[in-house]
Order: sequence, then C-alpha cells, then structure tokens
Amino acid sequence: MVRVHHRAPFLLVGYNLPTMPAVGITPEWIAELRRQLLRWFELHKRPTPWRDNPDPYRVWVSEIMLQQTQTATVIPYFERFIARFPDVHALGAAPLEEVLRYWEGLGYYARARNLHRAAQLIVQNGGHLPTTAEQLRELPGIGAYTAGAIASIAFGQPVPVVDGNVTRVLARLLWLKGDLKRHAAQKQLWQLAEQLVDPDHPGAFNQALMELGSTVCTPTQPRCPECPVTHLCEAYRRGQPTAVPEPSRRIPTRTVVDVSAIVEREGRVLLAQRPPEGLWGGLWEFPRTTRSARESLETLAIRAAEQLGIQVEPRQLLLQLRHVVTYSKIHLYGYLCAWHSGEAQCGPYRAVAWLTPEELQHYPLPAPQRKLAEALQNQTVQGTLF
DNA sequence: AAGCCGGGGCT
DNA sequence: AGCCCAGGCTT
Repeated sequence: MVRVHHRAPFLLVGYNLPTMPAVGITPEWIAELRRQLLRWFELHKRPTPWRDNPDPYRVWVSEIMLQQTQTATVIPYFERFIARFPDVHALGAAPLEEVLRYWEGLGYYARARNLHRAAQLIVQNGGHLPTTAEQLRELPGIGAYTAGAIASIAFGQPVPVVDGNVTRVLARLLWLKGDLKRHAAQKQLWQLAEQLVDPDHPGAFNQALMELGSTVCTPTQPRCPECPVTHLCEAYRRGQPTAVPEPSRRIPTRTVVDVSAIVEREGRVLLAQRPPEGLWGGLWEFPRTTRSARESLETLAIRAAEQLGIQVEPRQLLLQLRHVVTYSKIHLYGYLCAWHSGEAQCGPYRAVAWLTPEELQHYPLPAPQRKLAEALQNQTVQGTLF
C-alpha cells in the first residue's frame, strides 16, 4: 500500500543494474511529482525570450546555446542572434564567418558550425524543422537530449529529456547510486524519464525538471527548503541531498602557459585563422602557442617566439602571458613558419591577415583573444617581455 | 568507453 | 587560483 504525500518504499536491488530502484515509482507518486513540478514551474520559471515566444526555430537555437551554457549567459547572445538571424532562412543564407562572429564568447564553436549546416539542410527540405525527436536527431548538432527538448517544447511530443540537471534531480529523488554517466545508467535514466514525463504537458514538465535542477536542486548547495518535491525525495529523507549523484572519474588537469604574439606593422596587427575543426575551429587569433608552465618565463618567451617563427624585435613584438587550465593535454595550436618583409605564411593556420583595429571588429575571435584585442585598442597591454 | 570541445560560476 | 559543470561528436 502506497500513500500519496508519503515516501514510497524504495528497495534497491542489485542484480543487474544496481542504480535503479525496483520499487517506489507508483502511479500515485508519478502523479504527485507531475502536479508539484508543473505548479512550481508555473510560479517560478525564469522569463526567457524563447519561452515568451516558443516558435520551433527559436526553441532550437536556444537549446543549442543552452548546451554547456547557463541560461543567464545565453539570453543576451540569443537576442542578438535572433535579431540578426530571425528565421532558418536568414541563418542558412548567412556566411559562416558572420554566424561565428555572433557566437563569439559562447565557446564550443562546433555548435555554431553545426547549427549553420543544419539550417541549410532544413532550407533545402522546405524550411520547416522536423517535428519528431527521431527526425530531429538526424540533424548535425542535435543529439538525444536536444531532439527530446525541441520535440517536447516546440511540438508538444510526449518524449523525455535527460540532461545533467535531470540526472541529478532523479538521482536525488530516487537515490540512484553509481556512476550515472555510464551508458547503462543513462539508458535506464531515459526509460525512467519516459515513464515520468507528463503526456499532457511534456514541454512544461521537462523544463520544470531541468529548471528545478538548475535553480534549486543544484550540484553543491541545493536549496531544499525551496523545493516543491522534498516529500518525494529519498536523498532529502536521508538527510544527504548531495550524496547522489556520485562523481564520475575526472580527467586530471594541467596548467600550461598560453602565449600570444602581438605583431604590429603600420597600424595593423597580424591575425591568423585556425583550422576549421577542433579547438576554436575557424576563428581568428593573435599567433599563439602554449608551453609547459614549468619553464622560466624568459626561456618560455624565447621558445614561444621560435615556435611562432617570429624573430624577436623589441619594438614590434609583444608577448602576452596567460595561465590556462586544460583538460588533459598541452595544446600546441599553430605557428607561423615564415616572417619576412611584411609577408607572413602559416603552418597549421589556414590564413593570415594584417588587420586594422576597425577590421578586427568583424573577425570572430575566441573570448580570451577578444579581451586581448580590446586591451590593445585601449592601449592597456602591458607586461612586455622584450 | 574515453577523450575532446571552452566558457562561467563557485569556493 | 583551482575545481566543477556537461551534450554532441570522434576515435
């Protein structure tokens, strides 16, 4: 016998997939979860431009931007992007370089490249987004999560979504132990979410689950007093809301030093374009390289200059140092292999250009490089090494 | 299954 | 200054 408003009996069994509860998800429990989440969401959802006007194209753009990026960060980017590319036709017709310029600062630039490619595919197929998760999934940049999000939010399809927020909320509600990033666990979470999603309000339900995860059921400091479903939450009942989900293995990080060379000539600065794929693909940057942080600054600067193929000339060359943390390896990004009489040729870089400060505005740069460009314009670049 | 993308938030 | 976060894609 299970009573509503009372903890359902959880029984953790470990025969095959020990992360999943065998008992506890009753129809009453699900109905109460839906009711409470939908009510809470209606009261507490953050106003966003894509919620104010959820046409499929806008939902799509917002969901791509929201991958790995928080809502507050996305909003101003979304508004600028939509103002310039108001529909799929405008996006498909625009040059990639301009799309990247509007994406500048958001990171993960493959998202912009895929969005652009997908827009062109959609235009070729009549200009309408597919309406089912399965069909959406075929577009570049749309995986299981984004397909479910667009299908449920924009088209009202009763399909689930599982992202990091949903994973965390479900782990806490149902006390799911183990590494939930593993494929077997993710598969189970999708099945679970499929059972839970409200068939009458799939978009609101999915957004409610994610919104709860991002504003209340947060990773390190959950605001349980503000949570509408503590009475359904096993982690809360145990008094250990942050004990689940358990952390998964992390790739160790290393500190490296990132060196940019600012080469000026007759009021122009030297920029290089990165290869179309990989880190900062297709973006431009001041010629730069990275080296192990263990070397002395002097050695580092000399080696960096050699690496960039630039002869050290005190008045022309400025090296800006910045510490960065990468995931697992030290990147060596690109180099200029020749530098003579105003001509610069490049190795892994795709192209080089001498740009005036005005022209610099129209080229997509990674966020740290844009900051350097702005510092250069404001004449605040200091720390000359030579 | 594991690693690569790259910003921002938090401590 | 360093740790944490995370969907899609490649290998």
